[in-house]
Amino acid sequence: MMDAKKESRVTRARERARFVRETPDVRRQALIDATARCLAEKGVGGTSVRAICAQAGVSSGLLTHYFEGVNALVLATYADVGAKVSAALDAAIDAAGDDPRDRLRACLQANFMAPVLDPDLLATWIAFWSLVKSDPAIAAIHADVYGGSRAQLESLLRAAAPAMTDAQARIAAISLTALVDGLWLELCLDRSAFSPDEAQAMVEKAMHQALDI
Amino acid sequence: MMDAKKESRVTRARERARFVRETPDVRRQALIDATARCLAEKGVGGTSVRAICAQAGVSSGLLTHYFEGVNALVLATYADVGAKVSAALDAAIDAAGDDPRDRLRACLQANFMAPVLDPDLLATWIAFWSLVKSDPAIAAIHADVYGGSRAQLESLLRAAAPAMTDAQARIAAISLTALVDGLWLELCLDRSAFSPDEAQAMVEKAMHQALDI
DNA sequence: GTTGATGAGAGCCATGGGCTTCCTGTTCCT
DNA sequence: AGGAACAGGAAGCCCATGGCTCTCATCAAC
Repeated sequence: MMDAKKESRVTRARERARFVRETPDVRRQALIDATARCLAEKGVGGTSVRAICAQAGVSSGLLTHYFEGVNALVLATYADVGAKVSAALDAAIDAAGDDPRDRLRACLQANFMAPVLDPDLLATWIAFWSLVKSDPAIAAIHADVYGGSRAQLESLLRAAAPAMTDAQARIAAISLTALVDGLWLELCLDRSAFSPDEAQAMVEKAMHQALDI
Repeated sequence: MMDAKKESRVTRARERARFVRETPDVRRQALIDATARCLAEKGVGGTSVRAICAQAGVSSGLLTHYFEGVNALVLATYADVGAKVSAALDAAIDAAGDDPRDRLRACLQANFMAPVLDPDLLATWIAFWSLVKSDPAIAAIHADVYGGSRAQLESLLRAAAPAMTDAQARIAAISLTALVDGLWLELCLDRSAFSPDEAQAMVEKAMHQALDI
């Protein structure tokens, strides 16, 4: 910084930083990851265009280049994080073998293990929830995601308890989802009230009660 | 407004708006109410000093005069809204009579009736949650409020099921709280997935299962 | 080599929060 | 009762930060 500016070019010569040209997918993913990190570290209020771009190591003009704006980026981040959670649950289900009860249990319990039980994820969720009220497009996506995960839970329940009616499976899925969400939320906010193991035990018990109609 | 400006005073005469001097309590409450309305209408991002003060009908300097800053005001708003919810639950318990089961049921069901089941309340909660990560004082208050409501639920459970051990009451209270919170959250975000009546039915069933150890 | 897309970086305008200045009710003292 | 001192309140200023745009360098592909 001392006298390096002497190296200026002919015309008017501001030194332009070198850069590498990445594919759009890589850039978008980098911005999404940076957004998730920003939300986790600095909260919703501290997540600005400049903060995100600094975190991603790119200049602040790039965000607008790849996304409509900050809200669109938060939306993309939510979709990305949601997909990762969904993938983690699917992996847990697959690893559980063939017994329908084991699969259902695995799906529920995975919510209280890494990488799903992560306070940093809550920051992304909170940022997203805060947009639901004001943006109908966001609300639609939320309804879609919620409906999808509930449908998955319903099918696991039907497999584990074939005697269950559609209506019963729907109510049981809603109820189990709410229990899991409530426990997950509180655990992310404050680990001192109860432990992930206790949460798993509660969900396990609720699962049994739901299956033994 | 047409020519009223002619009424200017002698010195340099900028028309200064008249004002009424309110007691500190009234002012603080007005600012708190304005904050809750701002959060509900415009979300966390749209809740600024100017927006709050405009909503309260006071000039923007007053916020700093009565609170340390916006965060402190959000905190006060959370405390205020929390107190209102708590009062509503207490009122429901009192109105339920003497039977311990009725009192427990009333406490749980009141979460899905006005004024507790109000999407506008969620905005305040979300704003508060978004501060928990970054501010230890906020986190402490959250832990306190959560602990208090759980303790109340525990005592209602103990009254309704004297055979229950301390450990069982604790787990049951955590579990019921999580179920209620999860259902309440989803209902506030999107009323289309299920109805408040269904939520009440789910909680009622969970209550019976918790009591019949 | 030429060209067009990609990216850096500065700048624009609006808004944010905090603070100062000055004014106006109110209170309390003589 | 009269008025001076004080506390409450309005306006508006200051600077930082916000999102977004514009210009132009740089790189990759033809």
